[in-house]
Amino acid sequence: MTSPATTPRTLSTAEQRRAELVEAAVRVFAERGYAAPTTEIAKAAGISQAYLFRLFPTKPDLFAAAYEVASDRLYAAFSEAAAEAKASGADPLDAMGRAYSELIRRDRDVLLMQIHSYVGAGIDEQARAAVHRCFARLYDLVKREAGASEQEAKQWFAYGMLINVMAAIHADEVDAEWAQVLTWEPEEGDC
Amino acid sequence: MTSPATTPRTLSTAEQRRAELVEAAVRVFAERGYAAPTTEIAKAAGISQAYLFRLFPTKPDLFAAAYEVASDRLYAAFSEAAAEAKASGADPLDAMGRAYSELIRRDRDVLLMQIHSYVGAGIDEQARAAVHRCFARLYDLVKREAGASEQEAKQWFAYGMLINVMAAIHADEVDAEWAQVLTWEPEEGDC
DNA sequence: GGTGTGAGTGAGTGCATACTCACACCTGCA
DNA sequence: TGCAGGTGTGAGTATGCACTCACTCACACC
Repeated sequence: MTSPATTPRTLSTAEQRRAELVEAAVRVFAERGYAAPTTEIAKAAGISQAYLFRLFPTKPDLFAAAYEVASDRLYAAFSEAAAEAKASGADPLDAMGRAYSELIRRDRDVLLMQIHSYVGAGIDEQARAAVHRCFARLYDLVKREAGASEQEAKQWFAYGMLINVMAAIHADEVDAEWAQVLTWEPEEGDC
Repeated sequence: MTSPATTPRTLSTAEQRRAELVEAAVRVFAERGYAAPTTEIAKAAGISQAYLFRLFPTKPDLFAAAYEVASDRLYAAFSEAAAEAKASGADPLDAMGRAYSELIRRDRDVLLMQIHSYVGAGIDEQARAAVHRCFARLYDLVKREAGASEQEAKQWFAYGMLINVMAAIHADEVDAEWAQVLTWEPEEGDC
């Protein structure tokens, strides 16, 4: 039931397809975790499973690539927030905190990839290294760019982890005091 | 190669075996996540895989039971800490914070089960409900028993999530500033 | 229009693993 | 002593999924 005359396939470059595939992988992994089958990821990317394995020889390779782009997006969001705050004379740490809350709306997948990678980090050596690199980079940003003290940095990460977890467990859909309090974002200048 | 004369099997009650099995399941799930095969859990419990499935008809059932006892242990630890603090006139919230840090040493599995359940909660309806119940109960404890304000409760959970995550990614084994700062526990009366 | 190269796939294979079934053995009780 | 009922298992089955292979098709260049 294929109609080759009406839908002549147009080829992409492997690089472009690879990028699309990783983008799809971020979405699917974010939603279903590492357990997401490669068939589903391939479908989401609009390619065959066979070609998925041509582009990434193993599933861990694909997951690593997905985590890398998710981490980059995370870093970029905080980096931009800090830069803008500095330019406008605002507090960079505050801005980065607000960027965190905003991510949950704009790019939830990026946060979910974090949580899923944390469990991967407990099991797989390479995943652990990747997660550690991500933390190292963010910590550096928080201290150097935002000029946070150690205590401030720790608190920033703590609230960040809370946001990650609340996103993962869909706390926003729960109508209860705990869910409201733990997902609440402070108006201005917290702590 | 069995020696039935020297090792006559002694039967347990199903209830007792069930409890041992769940205990083993907590250990194995904590270490390897939901992906841990049932064969391995059965081996850890010293029973056959077939009997595992007699005691818990499906793997999700077993995981749910494991999460339930882990949650109970978690709750008990905080509850005791609060009670002791109140008895000795100390600050209950402080005591519960210290109990959190102590769990990472004494009963790490209980924290790891939490993280693994968070990803399960994103995928499975029943796991989500169980996690929500756990949060609700703890939140209640923090507010009512420790008398925390909403802001204090939020901060308590935030630092708790940080501890969970740092435990999951083995941050304690990393020799770097970020790891040291984010796993550091304050001496007395923080924030 | 022929040909070389890279994009892309249908149809598998093999293995891990959740779950089953027929059966063995122990123990209390009549 | 026999038997009923509960504990426990060896040896499967079935399914899902990571990964492979032989192959087709599009396009660029001559």
